[in-house]
Amino acid sequence: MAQSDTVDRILDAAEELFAERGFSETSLRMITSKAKVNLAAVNYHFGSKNALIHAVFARFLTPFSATLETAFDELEDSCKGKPASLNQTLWALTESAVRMPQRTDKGISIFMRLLGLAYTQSQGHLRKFLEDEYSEPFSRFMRMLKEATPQLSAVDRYWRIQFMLGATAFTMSSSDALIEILENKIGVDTTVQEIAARLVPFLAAGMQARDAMLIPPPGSMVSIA
Amino acid sequence: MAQSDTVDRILDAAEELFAERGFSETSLRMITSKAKVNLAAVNYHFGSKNALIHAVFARFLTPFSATLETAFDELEDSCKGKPASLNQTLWALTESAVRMPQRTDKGISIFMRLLGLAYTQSQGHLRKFLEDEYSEPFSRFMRMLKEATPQLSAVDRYWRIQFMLGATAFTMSSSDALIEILENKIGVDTTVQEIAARLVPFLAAGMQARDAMLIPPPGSMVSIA
DNA sequence: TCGCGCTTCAAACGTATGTTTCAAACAGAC
DNA sequence: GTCTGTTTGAAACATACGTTTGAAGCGCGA
Repeated sequence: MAQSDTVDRILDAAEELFAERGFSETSLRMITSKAKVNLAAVNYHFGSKNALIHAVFARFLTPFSATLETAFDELEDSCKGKPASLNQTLWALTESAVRMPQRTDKGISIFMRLLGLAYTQSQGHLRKFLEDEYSEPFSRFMRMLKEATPQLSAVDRYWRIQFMLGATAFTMSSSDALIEILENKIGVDTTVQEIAARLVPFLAAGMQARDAMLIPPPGSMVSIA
Repeated sequence: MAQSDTVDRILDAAEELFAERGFSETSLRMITSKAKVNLAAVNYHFGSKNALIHAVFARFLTPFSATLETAFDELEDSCKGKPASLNQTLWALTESAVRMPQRTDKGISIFMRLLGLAYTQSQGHLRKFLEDEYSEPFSRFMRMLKEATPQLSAVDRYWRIQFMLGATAFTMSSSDALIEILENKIGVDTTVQEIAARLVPFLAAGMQARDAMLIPPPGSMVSIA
């Protein structure tokens, strides 16, 4: 058997465990026993636990950023000079995420949850790794968002982008649980695609909200809009 | 010296370290050495590390939920039977958070970051503790949101609430890092209060977006609804 | 068949963690 | 001052972690 078998089994197990428990809370022994692989295999093939974390991210982030690049290329081509609209930009992103070739049916939610963890868990090495390797498509997305929302100040745009990221990462990372809760509550089944279809208008509306910054006089909870 | 001194010093140190590093990544030895207290004091006064985590949350969540209850009471009184508006409800929440008596200037951001961590880090015991102790104001908030958005279907409202929670938890849990990034990028300093002031209009606009599932995806993604 | 990389394996290493122990120090009542 | 219950202190405990070791196993060209 080629090494790829062991390597992939480790990556699969690590991906799933990281997504459901976080990085520090997942030990190499959990990973190797789930992958049915010897403990030392991780350090043999990857070098360290941190390097394994990087490999897990690289495995899905590399194809995703390629998909994203072509989606952005196509979008900009079809716009012929004019900047793409906010809706178009958001759809290009979500479509790339949703249409990514998935290894399992849980693929998209694992994907999202890992991204959320990368942002949330203050793992310095991870942040640095992601910045070094994948800053380009991210910057490009930011540039397109900027062109799509010229009415916003840089500061407003910055924060609203964070809000969008949060709503997306949080919801998608818990999509399985949230879908199940809704099923038990109202009896409606939902797909990840449908969540995305509901998310995009929410984000677009938030992004284009008026009156970004009207701190209300203290003590009075006067409506803003 | 009364015990309260040691207890409070432990709580102060734990709160700060938890907020900036997470729970698993913060050891009791870090806490006790920052608090200038003997290692065994934690287990003596609190019983265990998990119990200490609960105590940290209880110390700020108990006054907060009381503040929140009265804010909601006042809001409902001032509305005399009519349901409160979405903006009013959201502002009542954020104002309660922002106006909480703070122990330090970093109080509010620590508060927010801990809440974000509670949501994000899947610490089973913490989730259970929070559900057991503080579910009531949360349910009440949900009820008010429902009355403030009668135009939404139950399913739309459900997802949009998740989007709101995500944007809030995610942004607030990383508020320090995000503020610092913006500072380095544009040279603008920001307070947590300002973030909240920007967040509320974003959330309200997203919550009230029209045509939840209508926008035709460009690039010929098959329509969903 | 031998020899040589590459890979697996069981075992151990050193370190860090949460927790426990038990004697010493302390504070307040009598 | 002495006794009593509470709090602190230094040290040890058992366990879990990431990592390293060195021998055994394997596949394959010579």
